[in-house]
Amino acid sequence: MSRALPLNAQALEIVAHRFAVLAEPMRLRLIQALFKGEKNVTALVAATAGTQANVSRHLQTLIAAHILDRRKEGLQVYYRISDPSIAKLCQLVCGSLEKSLLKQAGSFES
Amino acid sequence: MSRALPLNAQALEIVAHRFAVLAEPMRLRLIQALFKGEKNVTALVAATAGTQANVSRHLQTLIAAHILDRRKEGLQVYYRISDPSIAKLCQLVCGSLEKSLLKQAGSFES
DNA sequence: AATGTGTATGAGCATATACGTATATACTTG
DNA sequence: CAAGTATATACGTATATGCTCATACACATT
Repeated sequence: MSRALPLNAQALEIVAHRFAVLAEPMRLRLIQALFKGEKNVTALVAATAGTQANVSRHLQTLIAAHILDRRKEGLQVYYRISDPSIAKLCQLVCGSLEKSLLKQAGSFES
Repeated sequence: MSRALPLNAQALEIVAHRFAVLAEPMRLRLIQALFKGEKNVTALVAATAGTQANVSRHLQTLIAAHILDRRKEGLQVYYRISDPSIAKLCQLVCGSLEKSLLKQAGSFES
């Protein structure tokens, strides 16, 4: 699984699209809020300080990308993270960025 | 390093931007071409079948994101991957996508 | 059935960004 | 210094996407 073979054009588009889904601060906020467990839309609106319409739209995007799952319970819809690789992905990026920023910070020293 | 603490708004923008840089098929093609070692612009233009102007632009984007490094040698400029986490990142995404596609494929069986 | 609450979606606007063409810059060689 | 080659950039255009407002839809309660 996931050997380092070159990917064809279509595969690259799919990978690029996945990155694009993660390239919005609002969607990252939603994902972050869901790391602690599933939440309904109202709770996510509160947690992210966004409008209901906008939160709902981004949730659809994340569902379409198979990053989240949803569960209806009466009037509410509960969302949760369905892709376990998401956490690792964010950790990797954060780690890399920290290193990069530390290196930059170092340029200002002595 | 990279504890799972909630990130503030500015940090999320930075993370989102990094994902955005990786959200272009052309840039992924360039990164993929560089996995095998450093190359100059002309070689990258050939490897990716893009125009020189477009390749150059995307290379600047990757440099600005600290994903690549460059080295001038006379008239040529050689680019190489400088961020070691990039390979892992792509592997993670590819692995996750494979699983997701296999699951979908499974829906068509028996 | 009517009304209320939670969630999703349509329309329109504003912004970002990828791409091609043309041109500029940097360096080398004659 | 002139001409050529490798790389970078400016500009215009097309397209995509995020956001807001308003409205639709789904379900519950009375």
